[in-house]
Amino acid sequence: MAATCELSNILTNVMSTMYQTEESQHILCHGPLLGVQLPSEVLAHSSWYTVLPQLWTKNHVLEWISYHVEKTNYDASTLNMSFCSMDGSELSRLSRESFLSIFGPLGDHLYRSLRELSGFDDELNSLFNDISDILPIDDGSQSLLETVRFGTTLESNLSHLEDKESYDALNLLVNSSSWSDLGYESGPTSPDSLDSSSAASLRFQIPRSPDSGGSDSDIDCTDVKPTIMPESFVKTERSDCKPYKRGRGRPRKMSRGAVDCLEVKKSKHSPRGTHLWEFIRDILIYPELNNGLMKWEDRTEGVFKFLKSEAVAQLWGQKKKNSSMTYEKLSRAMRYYYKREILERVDGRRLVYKFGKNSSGWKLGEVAVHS
DNA sequence: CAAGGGTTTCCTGTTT
DNA sequence: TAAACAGGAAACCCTT
Repeated sequence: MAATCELSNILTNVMSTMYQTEESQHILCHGPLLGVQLPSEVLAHSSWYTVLPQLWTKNHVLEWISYHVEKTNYDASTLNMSFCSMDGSELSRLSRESFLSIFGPLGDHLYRSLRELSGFDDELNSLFNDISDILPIDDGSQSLLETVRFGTTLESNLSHLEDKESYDALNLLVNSSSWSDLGYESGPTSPDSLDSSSAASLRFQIPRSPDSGGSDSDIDCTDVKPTIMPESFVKTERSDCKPYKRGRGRPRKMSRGAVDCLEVKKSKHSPRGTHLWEFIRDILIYPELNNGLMKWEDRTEGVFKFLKSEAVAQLWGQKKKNSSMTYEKLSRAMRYYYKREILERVDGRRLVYKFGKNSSGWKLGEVAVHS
């Protein structure tokens, strides 16, 4: 298969770079700061990985959590939302028990990852400090480093690999010591650091549309808004950050300009099959896991209600790598579904929608239609 | 490269 | 008065 071969080539290139010397691994870890050209597949989560956890902003925390949620295919709807107001300093002070309380089954994994990141290597810390002296690590400079996501690109392909050699190469890559240095310790598809309940939620996601099941993170962050968070969750739309590229959708008003300049530009492309209505459906299908975001009003009729509308919007935004998603915008997209009969109008009831005849996968006893 | 799908963003007006 | 709803318009990014 062409795609498999291509992936295999990428992996070969990445690995040949990674396994040269111990020193080169360190350079890879902090490559962007040293001006080393990294494979795009490796660069992606650079915003937080270039900064010690104690120095993380709230956005770094969100990105880090988002990474791990995505990496483990964890059902983010089960997460406690209190992490969204924490910065790295606060996060670093949490006990393991607090992690378990906030993040549930993912807590232990995150706790260990954070510890490793915090003191992952004296040599690396020393290197980091040296680099920091030369290149102040602020969100503006980090935006330079934010180009593509890593890990998920590789990992998401793992399940599609039929070529054992590529599969093994990928396993080796994702489990390599360089990843471990950064806290990426578990294999790409085995949630071995998660307990059985999280494994259960992984299984829950399997039968539905391949791309729609995995929520990234559960955020009820009314404080996660560009106006008060001009940090790394902002787009790069100015030439001093990277070549000009407009954001998706209608251009924002100029008032956001200063914020936009700092914003990390990420692809908002959603993988094929990840549609909003499927995302909503998947939140609803397992109400015991959705942390009160939404509920069924009438399951047999497909009537449902948003309980935490902004949180759902933030979650959707996370999935689409769009930190400025709001319920207002999400609801506009929902209204477009009326015409396509994916949703039906429910008059007079706020935050209530109903699945239409062109939706699927939500009815009891129904086998989800894979897209 | 063009067209179309599925949003995303903004906006104005209306309803609850 | 705020929040939600409605829907037009324009723009974006992706797939075909």
